[in-house]
This record gives sequence, structure tokens and C-alpha cells, in this order.
Amino acid sequence: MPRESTPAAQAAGPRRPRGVTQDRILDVALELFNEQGYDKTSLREIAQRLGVTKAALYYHFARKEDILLELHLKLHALGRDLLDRLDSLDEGQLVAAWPGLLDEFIDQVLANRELFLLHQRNRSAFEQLADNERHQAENEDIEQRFGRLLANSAIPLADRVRMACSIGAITSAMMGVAGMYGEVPVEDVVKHVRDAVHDLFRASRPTG
Amino acid sequence: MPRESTPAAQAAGPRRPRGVTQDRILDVALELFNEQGYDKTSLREIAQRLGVTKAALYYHFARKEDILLELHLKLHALGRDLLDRLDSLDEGQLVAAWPGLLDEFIDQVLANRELFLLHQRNRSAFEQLADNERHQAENEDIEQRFGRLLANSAIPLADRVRMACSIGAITSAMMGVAGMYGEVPVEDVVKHVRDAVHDLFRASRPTG
DNA sequence: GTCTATATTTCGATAGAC
DNA sequence: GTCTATCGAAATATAGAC
Repeated sequence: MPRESTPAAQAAGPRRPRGVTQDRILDVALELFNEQGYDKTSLREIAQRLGVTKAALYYHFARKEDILLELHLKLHALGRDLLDRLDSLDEGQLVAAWPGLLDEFIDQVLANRELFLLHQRNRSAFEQLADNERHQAENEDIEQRFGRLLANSAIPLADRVRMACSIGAITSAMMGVAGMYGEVPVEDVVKHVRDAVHDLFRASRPTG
Repeated sequence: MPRESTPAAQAAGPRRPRGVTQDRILDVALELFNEQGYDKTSLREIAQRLGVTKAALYYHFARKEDILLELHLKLHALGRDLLDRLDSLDEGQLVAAWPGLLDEFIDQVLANRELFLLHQRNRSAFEQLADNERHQAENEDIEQRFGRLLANSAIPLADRVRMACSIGAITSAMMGVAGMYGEVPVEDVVKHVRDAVHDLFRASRPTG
């Protein structure tokens, strides 16, 4: 039997799928990457689920890596305006503004759970993207900017640590919300997450 | 179907004790997996850095997956006694005991940074291990047990959410400690992390 | 326990027809 | 834009000598 190119698509549905757009590829890829991991997902599988052949994907994306890159850029776009707003603040106002930004971040995670999940579960794959030309050319990586924030000694260390804590707390507590806490409304979970991370910044504590 | 014939290794001879080579493989593998990611690291590279050939590795580990599995089991052993102690508590005492357990967890993360880093950056690879026979036979996965804890409706949701938050906060804030906050002593960072996660459980807040 | 050599598989990527 | 067909390059894994 032929090794690849199992069309099965023409015959499968009542009508042939419309043109394979980049967005459909990205949707299916995101789905599969989250199910199996980026590295364990082959282009053959993506194509199969889309009902096209592997070669068709190469019309839209020159390399497999470019698919992941495109998903990464979506994530990047989300974080960019938050970080831009941070950059416009001086260190004194930054800590005070942080809880508000966390609320926005929580909203973003909620609205883009799959994207954030992808990042959380395929970190090393994302880090490999750093070598990518387009990645370097078009964007400064979000985590580099966040890293500089954490390294900024003008901000008290206690606050920087709590900034890092809050991001980790949010992603960790909200990511697999589906059933993670049993049959509980998502809004309830979110409310408690907001409370928790706000507590990290309102306690009376020594700065240093 | 074990590999068979581990010749006279544990006979307390002056020769190489059993397991030394396995440990060296695991050390190098952990190193490379963290540098490049599990999937992007080939057995050829591991063998090369060890100064042996690829085939030699197969004497010690039947499959590449088994190397990752062994590292996973080390991680599992660390978390097991913490979870065992949790299981011996009833829900009422559990929340009160949590901050103390967090301190121990922080110590474990500190003493095994590379292992925790591996897990954080290769999550999807670890999840693939679930299919592994030995993994299923010998161990109940740590994250499954933690998952049941979070789903335990006998504990107030607010507390369960904060449990999840605290774990994420610790791993997120402490993992890349090397230079993450500039040239700051690790002990200082750890102190602030302890303060932060303790705050998550001492604030006066409504339970629900 | 380690080696050489090779089998086997699968994947990413390309060429060219339609 | 999608297909058929195939290439070339890895990688995992095995066989068997020493």
C-alpha cells in the first residue's frame, strides 16, 4: 500500500472541503499539538485531519516550524500591549498597576486557553523558534521583555518575585480548567484566582 | 522480557558497581534534554557526550522513552511522600498543613532544579509516558493524585484554587533562578517565594 | 559492556502535473 | 491550491562480534 497520500477526502464528505486556508491549518495544528505535542505531531496527521495531503500544507507554510511560529505570534500579539503599557510606566507606578494588568491577563488566558496551553506544554519547542529568522526579525520575544522586567533592580526584589509568582499562579490554576476542580463553574474558579493573585500584592509586607 | 544478563555487577567487587553507567547516562540525558528539549535530543548526541556509541545506550535502556521515564520516576519519588502525608490528613487539617508542605516542596525544587526544569519544559513528552507499560504498572502518576486533590469538593474551592496557584507560583518563580532576577542570591529569592505563597494561605478571606 | 554495521521507519521537504 | 510520487536525511532500534 502506498505510504502516504491517502486522500479519502473527496469521497469522505458530501462535498469536498473548501480551500484549505491558513487559519484552518492553524486551528487543526493547534488542536493536534495540544493532543500529542508539537514534536510528536506529523504534517501527515495535520493534513489527514484537514482532509488534504501533506504537500498541500507546504503551499501555505514552507516549514513545519512556521506553523508553530504563527501560533507563537498570536500569543505574542496578546502579550504585547500589556507589556507596552508596562514600559510606559516608571518603576514606582509599575507595582501599583500590576494587579490591574493581571486581571487583563486572566481575561486573555480565558479567551485563548488553547494557545496558552500549547505554550505551557511545548515550552522547549517554542524555545527552538528563537533561531527562526522571521521570529528574530519581526518580534522581540515576550519572555525576553518579561525577563528584563524581572531583572530590573530598580523594582524591589520582593515585588519582582511576586510578579513571577502571579503569572505562574494564573497559568497553573486556570489552564486545564475543564474539570480540573470537578464540576465547578469557570467563573467561580476565575474569581478565586483573581482574589489569590491580588492577595500577593496587597499584603502588608516588607519591601526589599 | 528484561534485557537479561547483568553480569556479576552487584557482587561487591572492586569493579564498577551496578548502576554507575545508568546514572551517568541519566545525568547526561537530563543535561541535554534541558538544553535542547527531549524530542530534539538524539541518542547519538547523548552517546557522543558520554564518549560511547549509540548502541551502548541500548544495553542500559531498551528505548529512548525509558530514559525519560527513569527521570520521571525520580521526580515521582520526590513528590510521593509529600502526597502520602497529604492523604493521611482529613480535609479539615489539610489546608492548615499546606503551607508547611509548600516549604518542603520548595526545598525539593531547590535541590532538584534540573529535574523540575525538565518537567516544566517537556510537559507533552512526559504526558506521552502515560502509555508506557512500566509507568502504568509501577506508579500512580503524581499529577493524577494532585488532580484528585483539586477535584475534592470537600475542600473549599477557594483553597483548592490557591493550592494550584501556589504550586505554579513556586515553579514559575524559582525555576530559572540562574540570573532570572539579575545577580541576586538564591536564598533571597527563595525567602520571597516562601513569603508570597504563605500569603496565599494566611489572608483573611471568605471560604467558598 | 561496548563496539561495528545495518535494518527499519518515519519524517520533513521538493518536483512537477493538473 | 491541491494532487501524486519520491527524495534524502535523520532517527530509533537490532544483530552479532569482541
